Amino acid sequence: MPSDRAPNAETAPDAVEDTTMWSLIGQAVESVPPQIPGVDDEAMRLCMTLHCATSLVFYDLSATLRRADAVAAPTLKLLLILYMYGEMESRDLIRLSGMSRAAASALLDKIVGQEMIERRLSERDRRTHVVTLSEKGRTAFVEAFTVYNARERYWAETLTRAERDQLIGLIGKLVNARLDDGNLRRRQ
Amino acid sequence: MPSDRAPNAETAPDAVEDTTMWSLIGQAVESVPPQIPGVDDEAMRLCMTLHCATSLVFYDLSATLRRADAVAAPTLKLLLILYMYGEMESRDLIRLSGMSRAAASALLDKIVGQEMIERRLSERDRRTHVVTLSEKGRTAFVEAFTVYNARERYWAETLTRAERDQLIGLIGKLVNARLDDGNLRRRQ
DNA sequence: CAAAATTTGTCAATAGATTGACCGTCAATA
DNA sequence: TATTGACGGTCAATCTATTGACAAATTTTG
Repeated sequence: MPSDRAPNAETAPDAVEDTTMWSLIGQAVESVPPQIPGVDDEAMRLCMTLHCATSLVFYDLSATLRRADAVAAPTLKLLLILYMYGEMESRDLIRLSGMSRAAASALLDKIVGQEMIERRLSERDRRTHVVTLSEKGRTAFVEAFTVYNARERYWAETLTRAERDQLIGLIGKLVNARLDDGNLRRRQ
Repeated sequence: MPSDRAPNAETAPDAVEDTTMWSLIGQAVESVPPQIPGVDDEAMRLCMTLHCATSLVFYDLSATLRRADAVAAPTLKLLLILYMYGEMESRDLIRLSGMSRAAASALLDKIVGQEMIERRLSERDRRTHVVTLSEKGRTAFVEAFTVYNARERYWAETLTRAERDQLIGLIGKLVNARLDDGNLRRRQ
């Protein structure tokens, strides 16, 4: 039914209006690597699939938190770590957060301002602080994580238990092979 | 060698200084779900693994582009789509980008300013534009994507071909089961 | 013990992305 | 045809995260 919108069949891999972010992967992998010498289509498919899927899943998880008026995902991660350890030095919290030092430090500041985390200078090392989860922070974490995990289940339950284990194992292999590689680029 | 830094064995799941972003997953999955009723540890492990791995991989890929003084990853994605289609309406480019309309529109503006994309009003629909990859844009794309894909291969080559296919299949199953779910939260 | 190197937190500058609102344009329908 | 609703792009406001540089504290090394 679209007349003058039909794409040029020579250049376009497929009708663009029927293409989605997800179906784009297959088309891109078929059409791009043959045109550029040395490009590996399998690696491209793997990374593009991973990126696209992650984008869908974690946007959805974040939106779920927002809709529930809960803390945002980066905050949830800091609270989770602190919930595990109870009390720790901010250097470790920042390191484990996966964010850059500057970003984690700024976020921590904000959460301290919201009185969900208490912070005092460390006596052992005057460069760092000791941080503790406040009662308010503990409550906010449990509330948010309950909502968050319910949605995690929504995603996970499309796979069987065996498939989940397989997926986790494969991702684990991918990461572990590179983790102690000095070549890996990491956040500052 | 750490003396007074030994964590409290009752609250801490493990010595915090030996913990990494990656090993944190196992500890978190073991220690948090038992404390919060209704929390599903398998779903948590799956999502946390996915998130952590993706964060490592795509930070590394972006840093690879930066180090090579190539275009950034979001720009690369727009150029990739345009490279596939040659010429298309910006509405489709924006939709396929996976970003919000506002973000994609602003980014497109910037790339047009850099003369890597040409944009003219569409005659068919005066709300949208027709965008084309310029010669400069094509060159920038091929250069950047060559660097990017070489690094994708670095990640992908830790898996056998069968494992890669399996991983792609599992992620595909995860996403496809939810894609046409009206319940899915999407960007505006 | 002194000097050099590293660690930790923070600042400034920047870049990028989000939501929600708005306006002009197009499509559906009454 | 006129009205209603949907769509496409952009604006403003906000928020988050990044790098690179710096200072203070600590650790390592000579």
